[in-house]
Amino acid sequence: MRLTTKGRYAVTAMLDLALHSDHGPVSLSDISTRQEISLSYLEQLFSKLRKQALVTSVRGPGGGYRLSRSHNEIFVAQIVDAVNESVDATGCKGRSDCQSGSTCLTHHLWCDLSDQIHDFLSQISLEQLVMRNDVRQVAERQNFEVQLGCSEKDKISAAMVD
Amino acid sequence: MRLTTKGRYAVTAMLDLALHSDHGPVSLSDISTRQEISLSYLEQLFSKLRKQALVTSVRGPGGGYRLSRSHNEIFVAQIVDAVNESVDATGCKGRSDCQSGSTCLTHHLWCDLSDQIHDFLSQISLEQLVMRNDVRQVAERQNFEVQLGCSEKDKISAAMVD
DNA sequence: TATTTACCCGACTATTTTAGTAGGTTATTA
DNA sequence: TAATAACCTACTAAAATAGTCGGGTAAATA
Repeated sequence: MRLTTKGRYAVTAMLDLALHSDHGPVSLSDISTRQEISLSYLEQLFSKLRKQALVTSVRGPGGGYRLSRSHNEIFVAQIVDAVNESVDATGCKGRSDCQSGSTCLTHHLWCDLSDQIHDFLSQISLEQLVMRNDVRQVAERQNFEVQLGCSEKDKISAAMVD
Repeated sequence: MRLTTKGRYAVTAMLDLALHSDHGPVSLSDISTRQEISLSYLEQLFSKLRKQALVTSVRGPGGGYRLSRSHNEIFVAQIVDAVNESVDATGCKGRSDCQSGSTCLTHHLWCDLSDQIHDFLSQISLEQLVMRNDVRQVAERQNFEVQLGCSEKDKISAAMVD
């Protein structure tokens, strides 16, 4: 099972895209600023997301990325799958050759777990995430911080220490 | 989320312990042979399992490890927790400081997922695993292989290629 | 058409984690 | 006291993660 910042970043970035999709394509540098993810790293992730047809790109000034389909047709599992190879909990990628060619003692348990995780993440769409209160609150805070800019933000942080 | 061979090995070893618990303590070298896990690595894992009071040890000849309580009172989640720090899917270990001190956009989603996984693995006891058909079959094969010994096993493998 | 914006791509790198080694010490039993 | 097996510390190779860097290429605007 592999679920690290790579998968988390991808979902976060896609959710950012969904949240800001009403004014044309969203540039990676915008996402980078709002979500504090390195631009080059985002480029790598979006290359994979594009190949899996989860986003479409628009080049040139004013360009960026757009979700390739409706918010309720994109699920978290698809995003994680696109950047990680899989959300597989087995060590043998389901091939049952975990113990020198044969099945290991706990193979079926990890298969069950993989299914469980996959089912859970397959049921959560971007639409659902956008509607959540906790997501809306964080998004609002992020928009506010970006408006302030870094220097102003630092001043406030410094002021709050006093 | 961290579920790698470390956690898988630990559960496999504990299940092996449960399967062979009827003739006194089980030595790590036995587990090492049956499950093909390096002895030194097993020692590291059992050090943690012992500290979490999941097993008790018996030193000296004929010694080994015993499960510290009944098979239906030890759950997979406890084993994985003992060797990994946690089955946490968040990047901030639940502290909500994922985005430079504040909560990141997808924090709550990963909390939900962590709960989901933990609940699932908390419901599976060693007892249940021991009863499963797939587990019994693999265990039987392993006992047979150990009886043959390595050299005999290689001969059979070689014969099967012809 | 020049310039800017932003996607696109491959190679490289520091850090961390995993998985495993090596070499010893302590306790128990035969 | 010899053998066995737990116990402990430190080290290490390999892999994965989380980036960086340096160049492209395509499209829009001025």
